[in-house]
Amino acid sequence: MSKKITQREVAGLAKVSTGTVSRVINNHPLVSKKAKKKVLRAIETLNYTPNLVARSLAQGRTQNILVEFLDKNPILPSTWQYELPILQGINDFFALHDYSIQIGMHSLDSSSPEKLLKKILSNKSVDGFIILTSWDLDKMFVDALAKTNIPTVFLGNGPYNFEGTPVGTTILFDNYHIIQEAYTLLHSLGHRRIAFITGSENQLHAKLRLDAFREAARKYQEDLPEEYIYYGDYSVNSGTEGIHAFFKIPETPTAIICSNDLMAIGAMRAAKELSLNIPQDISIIGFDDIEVALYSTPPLTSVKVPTYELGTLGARKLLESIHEGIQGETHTLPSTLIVRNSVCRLNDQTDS
Amino acid sequence: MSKKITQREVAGLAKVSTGTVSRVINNHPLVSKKAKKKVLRAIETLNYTPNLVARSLAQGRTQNILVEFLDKNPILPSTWQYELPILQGINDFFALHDYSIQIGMHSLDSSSPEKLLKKILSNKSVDGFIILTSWDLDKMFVDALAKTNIPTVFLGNGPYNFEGTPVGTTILFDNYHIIQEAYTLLHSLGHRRIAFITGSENQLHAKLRLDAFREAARKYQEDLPEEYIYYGDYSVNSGTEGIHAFFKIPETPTAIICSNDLMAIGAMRAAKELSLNIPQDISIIGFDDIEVALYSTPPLTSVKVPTYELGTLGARKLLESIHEGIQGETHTLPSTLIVRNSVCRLNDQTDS
DNA sequence: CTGTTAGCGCTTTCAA
DNA sequence: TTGAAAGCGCTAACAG
Repeated sequence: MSKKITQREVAGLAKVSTGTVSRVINNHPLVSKKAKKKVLRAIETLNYTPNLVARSLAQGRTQNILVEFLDKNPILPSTWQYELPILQGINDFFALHDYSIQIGMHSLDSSSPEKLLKKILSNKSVDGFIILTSWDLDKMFVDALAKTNIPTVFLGNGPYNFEGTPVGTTILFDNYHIIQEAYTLLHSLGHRRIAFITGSENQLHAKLRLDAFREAARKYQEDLPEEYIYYGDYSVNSGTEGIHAFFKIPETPTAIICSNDLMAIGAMRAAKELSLNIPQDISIIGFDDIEVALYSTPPLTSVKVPTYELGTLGARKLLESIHEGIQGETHTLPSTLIVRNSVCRLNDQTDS
Repeated sequence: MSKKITQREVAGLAKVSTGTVSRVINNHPLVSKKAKKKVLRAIETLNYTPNLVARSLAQGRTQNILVEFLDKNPILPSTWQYELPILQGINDFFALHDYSIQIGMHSLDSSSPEKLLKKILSNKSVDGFIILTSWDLDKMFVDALAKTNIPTVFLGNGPYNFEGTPVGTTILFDNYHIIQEAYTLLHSLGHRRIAFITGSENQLHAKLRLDAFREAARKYQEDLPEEYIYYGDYSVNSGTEGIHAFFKIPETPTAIICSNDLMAIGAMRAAKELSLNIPQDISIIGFDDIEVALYSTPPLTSVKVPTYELGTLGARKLLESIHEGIQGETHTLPSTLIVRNSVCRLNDQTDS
């Protein structure tokens, strides 16, 4: 840091004790106006700034929180687009509350759960912990984490399907209702043959989206042939393959919901290869609303995830957890369907 | 933190002094094997982890570095795509060197330079400082920063156009030669009417790219009418406007280099509106190689910036600066031209 | 090689 | 309302 000036020197100049200086700095009520003024002037002239490390040691807390990104290798650009706004939300909230944020990034692929936690916490002392992941977390990892007693917030995916005492607070975003909303939109536009390209099944939201799709089909009492579900892996390629699979079926679908935008991009590619017009011949909906969605031709209808709000809410809940010990809650933020030109009404065609 | 176990208790169990425990932890050479073993066993059974805050206070250093994102509001998704890989590079490097990284994000719009620096450094004590920005920094800001004496690395844009003693270390990526390479490519494909859409002039790299373009034209002794340079602002729209402007000129260009990918996307849009085929009627090159570039139709030829390497090199240089006081260097990493289907040879057309 | 001890700079009782 | 002093947990200089 920039200074060697300590409270002692301030106290010397202001002709008070270090205790008084400390009180002034911390806005303690029991200081005379006179003393306060003297101290503040001394601080000003010496250009004093408190040593935060010493303060942390004395107080037993660091005012630091750790934001940990837990991903698989390699991290895709679309993941980055999801994560940085969250980080911004966290940052903006904590900036208002005198907390600093540390970050860590680790791969879930490499080491054993306990080792991973050790690595994450090595060389760090923090008052709270935000875990950002869209992958299911290992039970061992969560248990080990619980033992540390550090207040924790999970963003995007949590440990909430584990039995036993709840660990931390979990903030999710809606995957379920919004897929039903997408289905309903297509249905209201006359579509009766709606297919789905699902993503990697070890990601919680992939399961949720698929379940929601199935449930929506059931709700409208529509026939859902198993061929109308293609098991992709969130990559562009698997979207392409999905379309090719669907168009080998006699009863080809008229609309397709993709579990993420990358697969939707792949689907649009494949549709063009098959000389299908979007949306006249086939309506397509994605999920994530990544930048690509906005700039594709036609612009892709997609689900926007409230990333920034996920960050701010997570930060707020962590603070509550640190101060009031609240934990075990799960919150789900609503997502938004952004309708663009990749969907349209089904015309001149016999339904179902 | 999770523990109240201190060195003293470890010392008690191992029947040695706290000094010895400290030595073991810090791998001090002067400890007997026997003592070391005892201490390690005690640490193990008590599950002791050192209090890093106390260590920092005793040692006078924090093993923390601050990564500060300095942007304008609002931050665009394409900026995020550029920044997170850098952060990853920084993270990966420091993970190997027992440093933790804190992050901060502030807008350059809001406050005065000195206030901004205060805000950035408030509630933080760090051994080093990485500033990530693609905007020109205010001289007052840089001066104030220099006064703090914190070792600093600038990534992406630095204070190196200021006179006086150098501040910190600057890591840049090549903007100049790679634009010339792009020009050369187009030239070698037969293009003789090459236009340029430039970006916001208060960003250093925009200036560099424009200068490089001009210089390349000069090198090939080609006529460069001023109408062949359109002054955009890095937005998609300005790319669109650029094309429309170019196609009002009698001698329409056959190839266009855009100072970033978003404008290239806009340019592609506009070209399609004008019923121009890409690349047969018009070749287009962008800059940044954002995800959109890869998934556009046709895939966009673009310049890839070595973001991850920018992060690791910056981190390495900061460490050197902290340990050996080295500073004032400027490094420039090479960029790469990624050729995709948005450019082709100019056919059946009279040149110049 | 190891124990003792004096801080690091700040907060926070406890008395006054 | 204030000063004195005892730590917070660790490191490092010093003596042995």
